[in-house]
Amino acid sequence: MSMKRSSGRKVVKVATMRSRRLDYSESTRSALVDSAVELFTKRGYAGTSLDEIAKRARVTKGALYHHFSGKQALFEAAFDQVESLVYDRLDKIMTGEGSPWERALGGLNAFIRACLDPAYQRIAIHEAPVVMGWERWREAEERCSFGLVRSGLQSLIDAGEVEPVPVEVTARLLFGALSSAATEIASSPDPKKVGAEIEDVIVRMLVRLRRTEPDVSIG
Amino acid sequence: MSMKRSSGRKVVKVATMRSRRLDYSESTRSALVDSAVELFTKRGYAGTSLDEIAKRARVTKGALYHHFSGKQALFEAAFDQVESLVYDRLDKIMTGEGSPWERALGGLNAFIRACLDPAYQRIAIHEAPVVMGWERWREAEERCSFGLVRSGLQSLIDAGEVEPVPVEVTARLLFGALSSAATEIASSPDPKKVGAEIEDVIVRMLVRLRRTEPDVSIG
DNA sequence: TCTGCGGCATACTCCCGGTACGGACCTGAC
DNA sequence: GTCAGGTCCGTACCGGGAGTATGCCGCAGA
Repeated sequence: MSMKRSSGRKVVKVATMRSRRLDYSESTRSALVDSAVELFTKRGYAGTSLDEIAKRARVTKGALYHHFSGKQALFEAAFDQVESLVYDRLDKIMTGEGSPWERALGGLNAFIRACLDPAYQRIAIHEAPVVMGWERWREAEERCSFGLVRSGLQSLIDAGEVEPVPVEVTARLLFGALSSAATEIASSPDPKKVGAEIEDVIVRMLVRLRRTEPDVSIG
Repeated sequence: MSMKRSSGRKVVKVATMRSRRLDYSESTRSALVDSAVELFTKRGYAGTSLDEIAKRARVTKGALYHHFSGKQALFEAAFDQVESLVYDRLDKIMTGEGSPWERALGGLNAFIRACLDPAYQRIAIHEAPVVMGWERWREAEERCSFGLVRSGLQSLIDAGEVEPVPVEVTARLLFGALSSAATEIASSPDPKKVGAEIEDVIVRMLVRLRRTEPDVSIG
């Protein structure tokens, strides 16, 4: 932690003072990431040059290469950015209050809405597997959104809410279906309607997997 | 149509004879497409240079640009190639003999196996939406594999086999789930096992959607 | 105040997609 | 047969963009 007072007051140093330089550095770094997220979302990975990204962050390629080892590394930083935003929202719901069933439905709804974000859709869903390679993408997703889908399904099974299906493949099917459908939603002329339709179909699927009495609350 | 007999026989010319030059031209064109399919599958779109593709087809970039307007056009030709192979196989099954239910199950199985082909997986499923743009990819898929999934589902509903779910979105969900899962299968240490698991889960899902008595015959 | 180094800019190199152009060869007309 | 025109393809070049080399500038620690 750092402290500093202006106008004649003495500069107070507490423990190891956080340098001003470090603030600047982090600021430019995050500016680069923000710029990357925006441009990658708009024009895609291949359609975006590093000069553009740097220019938008009001620095040069030199700065960029100081913070990131290359274009891929910058993309992964952008990926982490959009992914963590979605993760935080989902995690709050999935580990929050309510029955496993309610939390699952809430998470489902939140995930579909997350997929409507152009940045998440293009960067995390569409381009990441191609740019980062599928293996690496899968690893990352395992710790993020896909991990939540999977653990959500698992806890539904553990709670005896749904039949004991093979978790790994079913979660993969669900995740694939959702992220694919999300694109459908986003590029539809009436996203709200299509989104509701999709959520409805998924929920009905889940209900059919239920063991206990249906206590469905959609939306 | 052209005819030609060897060993002393007279050369017979029927209507407008197909020129030898045209054969050569088509041959180099298809050689370029084959080369593209192979290299795009191995190293991806971005990782493959036109010089490599041309070299592998034993021509130069000049020839390549004579047949295709650019890298994207060549990719789309490669896409059509792998897509049509899968389409033919699926179409034969989906419009063949048997009940709608049997044909659907057969098509499902065939599609999963098609997704195991590295070329189809990487070119048609993963890279095409990124390279061609999602809109264009969707258009193409509409006329190909996705179209079959969709019409298969439709005929199941028409035949009263499954509940009248919203066809468009359900087909999209199914297609997304399958193509996503296919990658899981292919990169699994035991593809056969995971493939069977996935098919099992999907079939069970379909069975739950059934109205009539279950007469299930899996794979 | 001086030195060191982190943070960044500048100026290049190289690779690759795309273009311009020329040449070889076939084809049809006369 | 020969000449014009067109198809098919090779060669040489251009421009843009990723990545590199290098040096400066100012803050930090002594």
